[in-house]
Amino acid sequence: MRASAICCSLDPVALDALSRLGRKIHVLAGQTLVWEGDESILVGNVLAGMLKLSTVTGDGREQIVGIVYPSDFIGRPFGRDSHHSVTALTDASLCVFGRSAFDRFAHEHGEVEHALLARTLVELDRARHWMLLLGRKSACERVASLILEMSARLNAEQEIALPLSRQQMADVLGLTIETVSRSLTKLKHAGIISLPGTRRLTIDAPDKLKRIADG
Amino acid sequence: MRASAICCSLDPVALDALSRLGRKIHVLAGQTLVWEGDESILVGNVLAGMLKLSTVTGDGREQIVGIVYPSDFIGRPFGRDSHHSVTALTDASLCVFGRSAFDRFAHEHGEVEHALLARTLVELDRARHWMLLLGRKSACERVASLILEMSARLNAEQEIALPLSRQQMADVLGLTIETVSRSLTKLKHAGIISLPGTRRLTIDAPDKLKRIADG
DNA sequence: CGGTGGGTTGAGAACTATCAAATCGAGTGG
DNA sequence: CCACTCGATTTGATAGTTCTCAACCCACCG
Repeated sequence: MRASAICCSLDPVALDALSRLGRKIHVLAGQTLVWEGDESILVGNVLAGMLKLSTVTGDGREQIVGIVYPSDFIGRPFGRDSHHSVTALTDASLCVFGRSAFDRFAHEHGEVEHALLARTLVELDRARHWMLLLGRKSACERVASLILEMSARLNAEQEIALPLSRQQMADVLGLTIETVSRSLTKLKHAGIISLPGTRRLTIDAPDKLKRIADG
Repeated sequence: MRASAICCSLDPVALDALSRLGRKIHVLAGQTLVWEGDESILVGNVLAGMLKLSTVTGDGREQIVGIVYPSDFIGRPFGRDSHHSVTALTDASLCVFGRSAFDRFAHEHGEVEHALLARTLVELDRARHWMLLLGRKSACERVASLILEMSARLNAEQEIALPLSRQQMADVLGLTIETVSRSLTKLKHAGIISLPGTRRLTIDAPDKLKRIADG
């Protein structure tokens, strides 16, 4: 927790106070921490594992609106309710705070608000960039973009251990599972990637992949 | 400017200092203030008029990733470069600051950072909500959602003076101009809206429109 | 009165979704 | 160790939406 970005700028006394507010929790893959529309009670940051942020339409179509990696922040400070669900994709551990206590603490410690603002601005840039993908890119371009994004955020070598199932990839990309699968095999047949296993992937031609991803 | 949310919590001395940093500018419809990828030099808030935030793919497909209304904040504090262009949709006037000067000021005035954080969190929620639309909704559902959103943000009565051309609506919704037009006429024939003119629209059956928009 | 730019409408092509079947893979129990 | 099973993934065939290209309409303007 000491290494996480939200508290890294605090002096020892404040850090101690903050750590008294928080507690460490573990969740299993598939568990949902926060439900869309619920009151926002928890905030915190991820120590290990990955989670998804998702929303659904009235008739149940799901869209993943964000993927949360270790050291990322989750939850909605300064707001009544959460606009999306938070669900563990893998087993995960987090350091969480009660929202109102965290809000008060942040309000008294400008460094925390500053760090949170910096992160939120980065997340907003990322979300808007993803809107380009969802609004304007073809299936193949979307899959290529996702592969590159995961590769970057997991700082993977050539081979990536995919953290997402095909269904989850589809939910991030706004596609169906079949279309994701077909796009992957198309990239495979083009010699750009290999799929040594259903959850393993290697990038064989990074430059070609980038060209496809960028449209 | 005194009414804009970024500075509304400042004491008179700080407010005076901030107003010395800023200047008021006017832009004409169509003018671009910031280009995607350029260094982020300006920040500020909108006094009157509307602007769009947009990005393009490598081959020129455009996606509008945000619409900026009066009193909204534009620009990217605390970051090297802007990830999207900022272009006026209508004639507009803004109160702008040099980014580095604003960054310094904000860093010294927690209230400003707090206000900025609150706004950024709201924008992030909005962007993620729009991702659901782009990833999972049909053309008609998207158009219905946009009509309701504009109606809400312009606090319009029954009749809305559309601030967007068909092309701009298409760029917000991730559709083509023809599909937007067809969806509008479909809603018109269903008796849900009327189109008294090309830039005027009335909502005749708000409940039905909501049901369609929510999927 | 003809041009111009935005908007609408139509026909066909392209892409993605849907439905169905085949295949693969990991875990299970014999 | 091997057949078996269940869920996940891939593949195939077909249908549906949206895009593309083209024509047309209309209001506005010189």
